[in-house]
Formats: sequence, structure tokens, C-alpha cells
Amino acid sequence: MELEQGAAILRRLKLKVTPRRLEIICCLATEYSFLSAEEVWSRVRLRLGSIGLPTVYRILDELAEAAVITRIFLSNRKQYYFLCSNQDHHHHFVCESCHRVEDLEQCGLDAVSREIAQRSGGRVTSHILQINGVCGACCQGHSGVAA
Amino acid sequence: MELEQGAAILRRLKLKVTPRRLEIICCLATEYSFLSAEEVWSRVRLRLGSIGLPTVYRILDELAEAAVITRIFLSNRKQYYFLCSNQDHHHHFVCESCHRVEDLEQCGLDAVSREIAQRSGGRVTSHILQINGVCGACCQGHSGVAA
DNA sequence: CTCTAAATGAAAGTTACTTTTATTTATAGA
DNA sequence: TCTATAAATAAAAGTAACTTTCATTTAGAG
Repeated sequence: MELEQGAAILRRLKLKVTPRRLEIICCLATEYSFLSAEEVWSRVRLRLGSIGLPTVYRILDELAEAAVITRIFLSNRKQYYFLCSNQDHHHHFVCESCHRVEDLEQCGLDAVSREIAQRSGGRVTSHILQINGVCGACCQGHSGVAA
Repeated sequence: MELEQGAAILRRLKLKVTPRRLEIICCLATEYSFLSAEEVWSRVRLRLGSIGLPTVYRILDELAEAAVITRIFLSNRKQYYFLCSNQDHHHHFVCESCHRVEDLEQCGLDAVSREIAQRSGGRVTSHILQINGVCGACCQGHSGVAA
């Protein structure tokens, strides 16, 4: 992702365009795997020289709240993040071995939202759909990374 | 849920049938809301007299790993748990206001598993599908509980 | 250029679990 | 029923993933 694309995202969110935010967006955009906050921290420190871990947490949280990046749920209680260039609404297949993320076809949950609204008068605000497994490469014996 | 049903679940999992495990299963079975570990702890303490919090965590984790109970994901980083008497594979609509959980129709993700296997040779091990929103009662102005 | 609100760093704090170890208990087998 | 033993539990201490606070810096509007 070009810097200008990151800047455009930040302007759309009415966030100031700062070097830290740009680096974090670029860092995630060049990864095919989901990353923990600490992993993002160590990567962007290489390029920025110094950045505080609370800043990383704050920026990741902003981006996740704005749905620019996706939270990945693992059974440990760490949060992981992934930025997908595909901006249509869709979901992910997450490899538990190498942490690579693949796109899935668009989800069919609009019907579910309508069902809930009609059945009980409720309102859907968000949903989580994440498929976990082991990707093709890892199934064929490539070693993954530690969770 | 009767005690004997809880005992049957534990025997199926090859876990010893202990008063703590039975109380935790019964506690969750009589709730229409998802509960945190601390909430489970305070409820079962009323009936057991005393139980350690690590025991609660261990038992909840065992039951969640065995898919007897469902983990609920919120944006805070606490884990929540829900026991659904419906033992068919299905998913939940979670009210962010009152923490009540409603069943959804059976999910259509078998096709997704097949797609992944065919496309890349990967293997699906589990998935998370959770719909968040505000239930009918809460939309109509009933006050919920604090998250 | 200046001003102001937003962003950041550093340090300390919080909390949701987790580990460890000694003790107790469910239960399989005698 | 009794006993042995492996599993379960309690209590206390520990860990780690964030989070808060507050002083300083900086982006961006005017």
C-alpha cells in the first residue's frame, strides 16, 4: 500500500495523518499474516526508530473500531490484527499454523439480520465470522510459526 | 438442567463428576445470558459455600474446549460463556445491552469448508460465527446490564 | 506563523487470567 | 466395602496483555 492510500484512510476517519499511523497501516498492508500488537510494534520500530507500545495499541484499536483492520480471535487471549486490501464486506480463513489469512466469498448474513429484525424487533450491529484451520501449504508439511 | 444431565455430559467427556463441575453446568444452564468467569464464580459460591476462582476458570475452559459451552466475544478482552440446551450445531445472536443470547438457524458453512479444501488443500478445524446487536426488548427501552 | 486540539511517550497501574504446590476426593479395582 | 491412585481443588503468588495518566510534542486549521 502506498503512503497516500494510508493517508486517505486516515483523512476519511478524521484522524490526523501521522508517521506512526502511516507506518502501522503500511506494516499491516504488506503482511499476508495476522499480527499481534507486539509483532506490529517490533516491525514499525525498525523503520520509525522509536514508538511506544501504548501508541501501537491505540492506533490498532482505532483502526479496528473503524473496520479498516479486522480482529482475529485465537484461543489464547491475545488480540491479532489483519488488514485486507479487499474493501468489500467479506470474511477470512485463518491458518492456525502459519497465521496466513485468505479471503472468503462475501458472507450471506444479510438474511440473518432481517430474520432477527422481523422475529423479535432486534437490531444487528455487527458480526464475527472467522473460519479457522490449516492452510494448504501447512497441510503439505511446511512449518508454521508459533502461536 | 437436571444434575443427572450434567453428570452425563461429564462422563461423556471422561471428567470426574464433582460438585463444582455440576454446579457450574447447572448455573450456566439456568441462564439466558452469557456470563463472565467472575459472574459464574459469584453465582456458584452462593450454593457451594466456597470455590476457588482458578477452579472456575479451569472448568469453564474444559467445557468450552469440549464445545459443551460457547465462548462469546466482546470488544473488551474478557471471555464470556454460554450454555445452550440446543445441541445441534448452530450460532447465536448476542444482545450487547442485556447479554441475552438467542439461537440462530443452523449455519451454512459446510459449503465454505468444502470450498477451502478444494481451492487450496486446506482443512477447516473450527469457526466462529456470532451476531451482535440489541434485542427486541432492549430496543423497546428496557435497560440492560453493564458490559 | 500561531494556536489548539489531537497525538505521543514514559512510567506506573490494572486485571484477567495462570501457575505452582500441597491437599483432598472421585472412582476403578480388589 | 475398602484401598490405591490419578484427577481435582484451594490458596497464594505470578504473568502478561493491555490501559491509564499526565507531561510533552505535533498536525493542521486559520
